[in-house]
Amino acid sequence: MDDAMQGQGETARKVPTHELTYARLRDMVMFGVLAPGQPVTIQGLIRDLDAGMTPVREAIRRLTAEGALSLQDNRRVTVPRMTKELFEQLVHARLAIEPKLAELAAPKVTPALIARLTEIDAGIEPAIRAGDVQAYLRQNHAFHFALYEVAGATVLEDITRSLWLRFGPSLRAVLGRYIDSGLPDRHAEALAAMRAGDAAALAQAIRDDILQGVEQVQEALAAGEA
Amino acid sequence: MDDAMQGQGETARKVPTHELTYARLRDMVMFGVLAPGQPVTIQGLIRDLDAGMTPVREAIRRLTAEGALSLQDNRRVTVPRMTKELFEQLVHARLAIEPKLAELAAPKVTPALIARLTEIDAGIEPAIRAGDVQAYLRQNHAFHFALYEVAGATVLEDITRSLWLRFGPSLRAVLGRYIDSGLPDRHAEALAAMRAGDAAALAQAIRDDILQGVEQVQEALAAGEA
DNA sequence: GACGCAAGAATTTGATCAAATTAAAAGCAG
DNA sequence: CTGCTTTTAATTTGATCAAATTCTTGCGTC
Repeated sequence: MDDAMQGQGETARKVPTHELTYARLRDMVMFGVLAPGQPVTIQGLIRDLDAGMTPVREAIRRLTAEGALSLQDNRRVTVPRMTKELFEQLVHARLAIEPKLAELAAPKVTPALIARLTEIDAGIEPAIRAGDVQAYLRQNHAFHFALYEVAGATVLEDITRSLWLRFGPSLRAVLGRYIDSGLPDRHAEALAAMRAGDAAALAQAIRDDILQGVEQVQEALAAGEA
Repeated sequence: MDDAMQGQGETARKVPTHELTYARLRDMVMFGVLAPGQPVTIQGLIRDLDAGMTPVREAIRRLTAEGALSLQDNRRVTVPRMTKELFEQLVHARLAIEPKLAELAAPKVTPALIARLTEIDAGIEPAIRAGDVQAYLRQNHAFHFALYEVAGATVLEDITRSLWLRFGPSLRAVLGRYIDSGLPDRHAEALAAMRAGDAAALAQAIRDDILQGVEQVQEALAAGEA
């Protein structure tokens, strides 16, 4: 009874280092900290993440397996560059899977979940106004996956996670950019659909949200690079 | 001019050990060599695959990232057990993706590909008659992915690979079992659709092939375990 | 004499291994 | 059955080796 949360005393030796290292590197990719084409060196990560060689190595292997990083023929690792074809494939896959996840989640939505999602969504608008795109991306991510989680479809959820990961580097293009907050809030529509218990409407709201986000990224990419 | 293909002399140092190790371990999972629930120890693989610790470690991490292996809370690795829910999810995902891949591949099918697929398919029947289920599984895998490859949809292809991987351990149940060769050959139907250039028919053939395979696995599972 | 190219040295980075540390599991005594 | 000891395996670090890239130097040419 009293030993809950033990081991927190010193250095929090609960989760292994390689898990932590993976989580940190994953977030760097997911939220656009790393630029497309940027070389990712083992030695560099050892310094930056303050970890040993093995944990770093394993984190890189996991991320490459998920498509978040790519190995060049000369055994070096880089952040993958986004191509038009890849972008389309990723969007297509997201549109195929996420509305389905929302639909599966719909009947399992509880008032508690709605409350939590509302809370997350409430943090989004201020982040946009403050120009904190980093925070915006994180909140948006939290919103979507908190919903998908209750669908109980681990397979689709994992796939979706991988897709978001592969979008990450492109989000960097949005980072320094103005975000249009005048657009209709799809999260609000999603929440309304949840309160109404309307699965189809929820799926549609997610679809629209994806399309809206995609559009913003495309604009940013068009403005940023050739 | 003379140094092309160098380094092949001794031990063929072209592909790194961790790639080889990964490929071997992946195939063990993919083709049902490892049983569901079976513990996978690093030390064991070091012995069995005759590799160092680092390559083994990385292979395991990659496979876990792909869902082919799972980490328990007590930092041990096992082959995931198949549950009814997981099985349904995997089938659902395969049915959603693979016919689509076939459809995308259809317009890019060349006579050369048809010839190659025909050759692969020709090896299947003898394998079944000889009771070599291992060979059957490999040929079946080769057939599907040779087709999917030409679709040029890397994202969907990667996802499919992961799905097949997660089915692997269940295939073990089929390994010692009689395979009904009296069933209609869906590969033949697929080939016919390719020759006719009928994308819809090809997609349908793949769908049927999946369902047929699923049925065989389900029967084997029902017979084998509770 | 300046420029460009090429050969080779030095540095950076990745791959692999072996040893030490730490945590979990199994065996054993009470 | 509980608590302690032994043992096994995973984690992590550091060292060593190999490959690749970069930098430098020297030669030849214009």
